[in-house]
Amino acid sequence: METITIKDIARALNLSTSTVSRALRNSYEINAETKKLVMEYAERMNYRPNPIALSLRDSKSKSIGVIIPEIANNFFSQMINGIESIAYNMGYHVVIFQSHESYEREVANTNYLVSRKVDGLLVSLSSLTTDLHHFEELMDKGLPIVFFDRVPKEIETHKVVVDNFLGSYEATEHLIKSGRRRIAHLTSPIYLSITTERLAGYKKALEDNDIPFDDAYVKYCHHGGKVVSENEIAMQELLDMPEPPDAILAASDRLTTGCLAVLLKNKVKIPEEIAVVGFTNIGVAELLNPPLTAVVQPALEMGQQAVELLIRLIEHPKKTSAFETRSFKTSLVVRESTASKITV
Amino acid sequence: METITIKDIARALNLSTSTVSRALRNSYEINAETKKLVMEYAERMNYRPNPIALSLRDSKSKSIGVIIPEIANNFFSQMINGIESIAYNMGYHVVIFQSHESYEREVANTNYLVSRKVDGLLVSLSSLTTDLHHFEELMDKGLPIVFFDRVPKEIETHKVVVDNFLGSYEATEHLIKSGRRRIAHLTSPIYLSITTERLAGYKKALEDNDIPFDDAYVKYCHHGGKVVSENEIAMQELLDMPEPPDAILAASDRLTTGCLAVLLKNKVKIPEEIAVVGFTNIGVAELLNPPLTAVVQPALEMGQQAVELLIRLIEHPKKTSAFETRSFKTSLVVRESTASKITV
DNA sequence: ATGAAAGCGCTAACAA
DNA sequence: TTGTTAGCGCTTTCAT
Repeated sequence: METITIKDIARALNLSTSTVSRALRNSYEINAETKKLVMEYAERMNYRPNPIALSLRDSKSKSIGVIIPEIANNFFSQMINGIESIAYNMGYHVVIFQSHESYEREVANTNYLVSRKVDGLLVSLSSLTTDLHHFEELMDKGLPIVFFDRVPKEIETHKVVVDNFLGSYEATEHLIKSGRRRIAHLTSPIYLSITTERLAGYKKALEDNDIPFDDAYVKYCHHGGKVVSENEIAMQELLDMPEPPDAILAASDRLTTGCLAVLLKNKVKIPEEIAVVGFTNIGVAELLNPPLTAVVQPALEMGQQAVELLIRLIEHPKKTSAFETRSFKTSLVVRESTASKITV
Repeated sequence: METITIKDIARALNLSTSTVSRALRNSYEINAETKKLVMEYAERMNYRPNPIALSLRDSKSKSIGVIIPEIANNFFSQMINGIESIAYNMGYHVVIFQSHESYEREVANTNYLVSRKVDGLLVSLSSLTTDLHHFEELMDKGLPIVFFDRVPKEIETHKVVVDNFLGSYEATEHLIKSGRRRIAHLTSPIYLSITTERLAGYKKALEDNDIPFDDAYVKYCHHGGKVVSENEIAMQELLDMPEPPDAILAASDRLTTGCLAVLLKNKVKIPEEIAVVGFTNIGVAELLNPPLTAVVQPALEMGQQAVELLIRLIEHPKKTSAFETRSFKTSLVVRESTASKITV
């Protein structure tokens, strides 16, 4: 079963390649009989058009590039599943690249995907990305990009996010209601959209409940918790404070599990000594010790909507009347890790 | 910053495209001055060769396709990181596709990757794959494929696996030594290599310890635990037995967490009533309730070796003197979920 | 209704 | 040392 080309078909059927090409695309100008002949032969020989040749000609590829910080993260892998499910049905392939929270990798991946002629990009920024030139240039060239989760304020395009402010507000409020006052916030670098929004929600909740905001209780992890030591240092600083926190709001998957690990190692009792709530889509939250209170994001749906927006942008480049930002609500799933102090 | 081609450079410098092409590849037949001229101009204009054009010409792409059951699984995502780290350094790109444990998706992904001219394939079989034609055909055409983890006996090529027999044997033995006698085995479809090997290790350990093997204690999950109900049904059948097991050996990530979830729901005490050990690379094993005894696979290294073998195959197609199967040892990390009956 | 030829970007055999 | 040409697979304009 060698790969067969239009040329082969043309030769076999004593036709020109253009006729074969047209016949295969069911062109009106081709004789019905010829069409049938060609189609049947193509079918029989299991002809498949060469997508590389098509890409070279048309500068597009019916594929979508996805650039995310990392795959080994439930939030992102659920997103991917959402993306794939829709893309697949709309005839697009999905090519995934990890930035590993590195700006350089993000740029390199972006360039590669573009040179491979992806028709559009779905991006969640690395935690170390501050310069957005690489994306801006592409958008200027007309390449559609949709951002999700970690989105840049500075770029105007479709975005898919969650209401981080509210998610954070609710989580913090929940901690306060359960009797905590010294609430720490373990979070990502400040220049990520999700960081500022979550921080704002956290602050507002404190304020609304007359708890003074204390900078010392906020710890930023530059690598978003990817680097273990970062997590540990931040946590240790918190634990070593004269008045250590009695609760922690962790801003991501990594930060949450990292935080739990440090608490375990230090034999800190959860929730008695410190309550923990985290932004995480981890599947086993319920199986943890104790079961973890989590701010969950609708990752699958977010992925689906993000591709939908992207594909719309790809297929109707004109109608870019206005860009929209779709915002989803997080859901706070309360479990024992934040059990009320009073009941405990 | 428009995309610039060799043609543009040639025109600008009043040279032919072939001269430019050769200059850029630093060909010995080009005048040093011309070379310098071309290179500097290319550099200044930020010239990047079009990989699509190269692929079309050469039928290769400096990229490697990876087909795995799913990404949202620590074992596979760690593998991917191993693969990427090496591939990146050797100048290859990695394109990842999920089969979602579906034979059809596996075939579709394979075909797509091949049509996209990947230079080789790294594959871990879906749990529903019994027919291997799609891979055999490709290998006949000369496409290098390396299998890992879930490998086909029938195909001769490089493979990277773990010693599943031993891993399973040790885990089972550990359960026996901790005082268990009715050890159940929750596993994947029988036609997967990993299933038979793990089953064999389990049986041998029973045999060596004079515990009769009982079929009723072995449960196969056709979708490898991806379908939740499957897990639940299997577990429920075990729990409903007149003599329910006092230990469970789960054969994969999914099966392990699924098993734990069912036990939790049924308020079964671990390890008092039922001990649990699972093949899993889950990152939070230690944070579970109780901390989970795990058979861990060196996923990162396996990924690294798998690409190495593949790239060797790609770059030295001749020297395929003999195919090798690299086997790694699993490590049994003992935690409380299998604490000895006696001490408890 | 069909065919010839050009072009997408690049390289290599062949010429000069 | 440099240039010309053909070809990878496909589509499309322009003939016929």
